[in-house]
Order: sequence, then C-alpha cells, then structure tokens
Amino acid sequence: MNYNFREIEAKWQKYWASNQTFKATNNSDSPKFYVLDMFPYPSGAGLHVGHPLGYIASDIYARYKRHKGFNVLHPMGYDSFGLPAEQYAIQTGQHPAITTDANIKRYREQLDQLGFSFDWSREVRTSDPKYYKWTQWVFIQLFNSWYNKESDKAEDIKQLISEFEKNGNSQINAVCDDDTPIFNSEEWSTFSDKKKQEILLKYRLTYLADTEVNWCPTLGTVLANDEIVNGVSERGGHPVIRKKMTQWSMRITAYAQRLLDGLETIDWPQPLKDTQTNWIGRSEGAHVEFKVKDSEHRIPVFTTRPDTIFGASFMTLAPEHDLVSKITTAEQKEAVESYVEATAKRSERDRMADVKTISGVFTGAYAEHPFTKEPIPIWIGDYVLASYGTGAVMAVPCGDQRDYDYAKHFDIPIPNIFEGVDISEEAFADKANTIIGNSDFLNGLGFKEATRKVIDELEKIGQGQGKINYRLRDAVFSRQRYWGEPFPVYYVDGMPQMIADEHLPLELPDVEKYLPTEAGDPPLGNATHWAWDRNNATVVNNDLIDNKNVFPLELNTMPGWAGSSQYFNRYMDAHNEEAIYDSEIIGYWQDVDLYIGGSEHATGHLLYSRFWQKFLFDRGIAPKDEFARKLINQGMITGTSAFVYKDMDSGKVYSKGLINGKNVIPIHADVSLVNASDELDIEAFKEWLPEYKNATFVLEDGKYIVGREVEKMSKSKYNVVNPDNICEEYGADSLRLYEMFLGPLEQSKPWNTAGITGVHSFLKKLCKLYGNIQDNAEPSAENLKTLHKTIKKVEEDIENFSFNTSVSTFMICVNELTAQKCTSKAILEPLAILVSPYAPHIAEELWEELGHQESISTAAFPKFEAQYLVENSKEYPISFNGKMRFKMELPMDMGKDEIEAAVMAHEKTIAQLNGRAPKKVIVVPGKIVNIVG
RNA sequence: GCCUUGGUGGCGGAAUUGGUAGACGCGCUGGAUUCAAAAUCCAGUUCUUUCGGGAGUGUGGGUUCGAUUCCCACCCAAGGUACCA
Repeated sequence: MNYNFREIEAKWQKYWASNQTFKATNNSDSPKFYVLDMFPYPSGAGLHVGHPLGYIASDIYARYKRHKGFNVLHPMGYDSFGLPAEQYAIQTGQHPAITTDANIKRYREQLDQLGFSFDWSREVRTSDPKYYKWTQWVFIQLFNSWYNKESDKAEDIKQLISEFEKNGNSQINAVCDDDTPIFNSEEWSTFSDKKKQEILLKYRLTYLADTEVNWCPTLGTVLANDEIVNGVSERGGHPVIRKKMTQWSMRITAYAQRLLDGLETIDWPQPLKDTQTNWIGRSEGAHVEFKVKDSEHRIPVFTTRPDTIFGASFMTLAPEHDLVSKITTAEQKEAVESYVEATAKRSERDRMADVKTISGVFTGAYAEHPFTKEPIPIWIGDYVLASYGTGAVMAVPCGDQRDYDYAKHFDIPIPNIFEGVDISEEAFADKANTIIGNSDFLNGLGFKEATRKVIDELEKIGQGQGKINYRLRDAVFSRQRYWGEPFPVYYVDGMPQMIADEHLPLELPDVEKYLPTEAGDPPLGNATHWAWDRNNATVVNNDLIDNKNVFPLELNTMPGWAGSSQYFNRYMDAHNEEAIYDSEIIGYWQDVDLYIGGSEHATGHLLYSRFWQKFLFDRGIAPKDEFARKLINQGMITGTSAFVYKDMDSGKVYSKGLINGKNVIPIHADVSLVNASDELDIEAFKEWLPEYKNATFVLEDGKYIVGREVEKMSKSKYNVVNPDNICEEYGADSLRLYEMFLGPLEQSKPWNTAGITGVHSFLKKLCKLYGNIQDNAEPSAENLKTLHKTIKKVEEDIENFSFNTSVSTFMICVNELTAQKCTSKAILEPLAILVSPYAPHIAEELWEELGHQESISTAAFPKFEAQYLVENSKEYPISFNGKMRFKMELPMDMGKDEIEAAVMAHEKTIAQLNGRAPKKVIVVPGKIVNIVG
C-alpha cells in the first residue's frame, strides 16, 4: 500500500467532520473524561509549530481514553478579546471583531489540518456576546456576595444586609476594607441609601477602589509593568507616572488561605505550585501600631520579627504613604516632596529591581516606641512599597540586612539586641539561633518565646496583635481598553448599579475611535450610544442621560483573564441560554481531568480561575472547588536561527568556517532558505534580501554554510516554522509524530524540521507492512512478542505522558515486524489501534483496509498479555568491578551457583582475571553477574 | 540573591525500583540501485588505542559488589520571582 498522505488525511478529516465522530454526549453509562487545552488567543500571525505541541499531546490522551471506553470531552475555543486586535483597530480603524473573526477562521483551518479530535460543536469565543453574557453574570454574582470568615465562604450579600439591620456590623467576621466604620443596627437604619451602598461596597467580592496604576499622560492610557522600559513607555518613550485611579477590584485576598490549601489537593507540577505559593506569600508575624509623637496619628506595621522590637531604631514609610504629607515637618517638607515626586516617576518594578542604590529622606517626625517610649525617627524610602503590607516598616538594623545597610548609609544607630552576636559587619537574621538581649522583658528568650510574649504585651497595651499576612493583593479588574467585556454596570448618584440578569448581555457599543478620549476617559467614552434607560432596560443615546431614568454606563472593560476564568465549565453546556450551564450537566462532567498548557500562566489565569471556581463552588454554582485535577505544562519549542556573516571591512559574506579573525556581523537568514546540512540557498537569499543582490558570497567546499543558534521562536528572528508547509510536504500524521518524538513534553527543546524525514519514512514502512494482510495467517511467537511488548510500553508511556518514547517503540515494532515478514491480521489489527492516537489518519485508513466499516476511534485498546514475553534464556552481562566486559547466554531457570560456576569457567573470565583470585562474585539471577577483584 | 528545571555522542534524545550507557531518529561516511538525481536498501558512526584493551553521562568528593540514577559541595544554562518588612 502506497502512503498517499494528502488523500488519506483529507478523506478522514472530512469523515470525522461529517459524522461528528468526536461529539461528546452530556450523559452516558461510560465513565467521563475531560481533556482540556488552554484555548489560544487568535493572533494575526497564525500558528507556528510551537503552538500545537500541547494540543497534540492532549489529543493523543483524549483518543487513548476513547479507546479505553471513556466518554471523552475534548473541546476547543478562542480567548478572543485582547490587545493586538485593538492595536490593529487603532492603526487601521478596522473593527476588532472583523480582525478577530478572520484570525479565528485561519486558526480553525490550521487546527483542522492537524486532525485533532475536538468536539467543535462546543466551541466558545470570549468575545461572543452569547459567551460574555455569562462572564458579566459571574461578575454580578461576585458583586452580590461577601466573604463570611465564620463559615469560611462567600455568601449572599442579602444575608449581610439583614445582619446589618438586626445587629449592625460589630459582630460580623467578614473580609472587608480596612477603613470600614463600625455601626449598630439603629445607625444603619438612619444611613442614606448612598451611604449604605458605600458601606456594602467595602464587603462585596468585587468593589470599586482607588488603585495605583502606571499612567502615561501622552498616550492617555495605563501601561502594564512590562510595557515600561527605564521609566518610560516602551512605545514612544513617553514618561510614565504612578497615579491613583478608581477601578474595579476582585477580593481574591479573601481566598488566600484556601488557594494555598487547595494546592495540596490537585495534581499539578510542583514548580507551578511553588510559584503560586510564593505569589500568595503567606507570612506569620505581628501587626504593631506605633504612635506618632505629638500627634493623633498611628503608623501600623506588619513585621515577621516582633521579637526584635527593642532593636527598632527607625521606621521607613513608602513615599506614597498617606501619612507622609501629614507628619512631615516644615524643615523637611521640601526634601520630602521632591523625593516623593522623584519616586512617582519610577515604576514599581524599577524600584524593586534596584537593590544597590540606597535612598531616602527623613520626615522630621518621630514615632514612639510602644514599650520604651523612646522617640524613633520616621524616614521615607522607595524600597518600601505602598501596596505591600501596610506600606510601612519597623526597621531593625541589627536583624535585617536591608535595614542595616540603610542605617549605615544614613548614619542611624544600630543597637544590638542579640546575645553573643557580633553585628559590626552585618546584620544577624538567623531566627533559629537567636537569643534576645537588651530587650527588657524579652531578655534571654529565643525567637518563638519572645514572639509569643511580645504579642501578649502588645495586646495588653492595645498596640498590636499576632497576624498572618499575605503578599497577594486584590486583583485590579478594570482596563481602559475597548476590546474587552463591558461591565454590566451603570451609575446612579456615583454609585454602581448592576443591570438585571435578564437584560444581559450588555453588548459592546460601536465607537468612532478606539483611543482614549481627549478628556482621558477610556475608549468607551467615545461611544455616543452608551447610557442605560432603567425604565425600558435598554441602552440609549448619551444625550438622554438625566440621572433620573437614564444613567451613564461604566466606561472600563474587563481584563483578559475575565473570559478565561470559567470557560472550562461553560464548555460542558456551551450554548445554554437560560443558565451558565445546566446543573445536571456539570454534575456529570464535574471538573477537568487533564489540563495541558504553558507555565507562563501560573500566576495569572491559573490563579484567577481557581479563585472564580472556589467562589462558584461557595455559591453552589459549581460542584468542585478546584476546576482541574491534573495539569501538565508543555515546554516551549525554540527555533534554530540561521546566520550569514557579513564582513564589515570588505562587505563580502563569508561562510561560517571562514569567519575566524574577520570583523563580521551575523545577520539573520530565514530558516526556510537553509537545508538540513546548514547550506544556504544563496539565490533564494538574494531574492529574500535584495540588498545582497550584488554581494560576494565566499564559499567553503563550494557551499555557503550558515551559523546556527537556538533562540525563542519569533517572527523577528526569522526562525518561525509554519506547520502548514510541513503538513503539505509530509502530512499531519508526520508532524504529530515528530512533535512528540522531539523529546519529553514538559521540557523546552529546539525545533529542527530536518529530522521529520525519520518519522515520515516510519509511516511509509508502516503502510508497507499492511500491503499484504492475511486474514487467517497464524501469528508467530516472535510476532506476538513484538506486539505485546509494544502494547505494554505504549500504554505505560501514554499514562506517564512520555509520548516521545512511544514513537521510538513504534519504530522498533515496525522494524521488527518487517524483518519478521509479518502479514498476520491478528497482529496488524491491534497495532493500528496502538498507532491511532498518535497518527489518526493513517490508522483510520489501515483500519478500513483491514475490513472495518466504522471509525477506529472507539475500538477497544489491545490488551497486554505477559505470557508472550516469557523468555527461557538470558544474555547475561558479565562485569568486572562493575564494568561490563562480555556477555554470556544462560538459561533463565539456572540457579545462582550454577551461573557462578559457568561464568568462572568461561575463557574470557580467566583472561580478565589474569591469574588473580576474585574477592567476591555477585550473581543477580535474570539480571547481571559482577566479579570483584 | 532566592525558587524551579536541566547539563549524556556532531544534533534531538533513551536507559521504569541503583544492574549491559548512548535505544530510536537526524546528520555524517562507505556501498548497492540509477545515465544522473531523488527515493529506497545494506553496512558503519562516543572518544581513544600499540587492536589486547583503556576511558567515558557538567566538576570534585562520598555511599555501594555495582551510580546517568542515591548523598554532599561546587560550576554552567534556561525559566520564574523579588528590597515581602
């Protein structure tokens, strides 16, 4: 049989689509299995060979599970809101929806070409109003919830209101803003509606707050940390300042401990769990309040070392701390203000990355030590960040290297409060070996005892208590962008109101321009038809805003992670218009059994999704509080860039072997112009880069050899390899096999198209093997042995996600069966099933060849039988001092002593020993013989 | 700095609980076939060698009859993260 992959692949892709072979049913007697890929952002560049790596792996697993009798859910969709489409819209005026649709179409073609077993009937797009209706709906549920620390879960805000009506808020143990006032039920009843709303906002799981952002006045927009380079915007190089802005936030911090605890229950890669653990950043310590001398103000700090409180010789506030302007003395005012201004120009990342420069200014004010009542100077310094802890540090220079360096730099005293420790050169931070001295009631105690004691004392004087602090901050949920989900929010008297569920989705309005308005409002500020008519529950023209019946709508949109935080649930019942999903259906699918995607989403998507899932669980909307049992990170595929070398002196282009001693610069050459032997197609290169049309190419052995280097696969490095060309030349099955053959799924590895000929010729050999199938040919013992060791290995490999070794196993199997001239249907039939998860098109074709009418996709996976692998002799490796020197064939049932006797009698043993008497002979039957001496 | 992962031929990589290092594939070399090329097939391919053998999995130690695998120290690379008080 000839391997006509183009015909075969087109035929079966068409068959799968028209027969809906991979459509999953929402109920079944079979056990369920949910295999999920991280859905892609459909960029304009299309897929490169790095993208499908994870999809191929998950597809193999999904197909394998079908062979194993599971009802498999394997959906795909698009994370289709995002910046590139918006950027393109700004440049060209083209509506992002149009660009996005075109990109999705191209993605779909590319994905279809690879033969994935997706259930496309469940496709979702985050930018589709039918989908984002439910993103908006979850937002409303969050708005209508608060976090009850007693029950340790999110609850309906109505319960909170009725508690306020009964008892006020003094008995409530809830997660809320720090500045929430205490009130009783009578006070609550006298509050205005607006005041009530203001207070409730301090409890809601999504709320409005003033948060600091990187504001670029010239661009009129907010920038992400990585859009800022050296304090100026990456695009255009405009200045960026820190600015407060009212934005929606998510109270993810309420879930900090549960997000930490939940990691114990899920089978995710340890590095990913570590990243989340560090991001949440739990630390135990104490909250301490320092009184400011001659004032009413108090400075709260969090410290992990309350035991060292007697060593505190100064305090440092973040320059943007609220108290700075209030406590600074007249003499220091100028210096402080200019320092604060200078700090505002630095990005947070910049401030944190710079460890070497020590800077700060004295405010002129003093705090009072809670126990000694001694004055403590209050400084400001940009190493303290307003968003961490309380934005203030109790500085103990003898116990913290950073405080030590700061004290040295500004000549602040460094009192020693440790017994028997020299601190003349550096701070002493070793908790385990600490004995406190010079510290009044703490003298002689170790870290633990001193900490306990000092917290007791702080509580007695009302200036502190033990506290667990989390590094995790509430997540800002507003974006000043156009191409995102609109908030279902309008404003009455400045207070946010939710649009009722039945009027969702609130669709994104059309705008003339996708840029921020001249007034500095987000792009939705350009919309003329963007006001909410409360009586008629419709969007109307802005002119009609009267703040009585017609109100302004929210101008921000939601961030990229909004749409991806619950899509895995929505796939289960993707087109339900009545509910986010049917409870019976999610009751059947429950959660994701296997999730495959990149580790770069560790602290974004994967943390936020866990948060949303826990919330949905608390509110009885989802049955599981973790959405994915098992997660695998696929590694990155790097590109192998190619370089030509231009001599800067002569202008000639030298082959790689000739560049020594010359003043050459490497220039990227497109990898498609280079063959497997690193030889450049010079004519094609000249056509590609016309400026080299007349350049002289200096060859070695008549060839131009390029230099090679492994770099990230990227358009700008001309090392992107497109799967379309490979499919065209070798077929999807070859590409699938080769991507897996490259190496372990989770490791990053370089791409080199040249190697694909190996798997391609394997598929040809496979076809050849099926050229003369004999229905009734009895399989030989050898045939059965080859088949069953392949079954065993492939099954183990798939279960362990070791797909690369399976491909080798197939090659060995086909090589052996070819050598054995196997034609037996009893062997070739199960082999086709083994291959089918990896190379599904050819497997279907061979299956048909074998006489089947139905798709191979649900054929039962062959059963391994150990009896065929039983051996009656073993080729023993004979080692001397652990080094294998020769081999010897001996029967399997031979005893230890007989083996030893046989080995010692062998002539090579005698030669090796050369007259010496062995000290010891180790015989492990069935394994090895080792002679020592 | 810290956390994580990794380091094996010219290249991608294999070696399941400590038991034959380099499977499988690419590339390369030689040969067959061909007018020639492609394709295909066969043989060889860790290094070294006086052809007996010897050395060898980042480096240096250790445990063991035996270490790519376990332990200690270090070096290098990639990714993540950061004055977290």
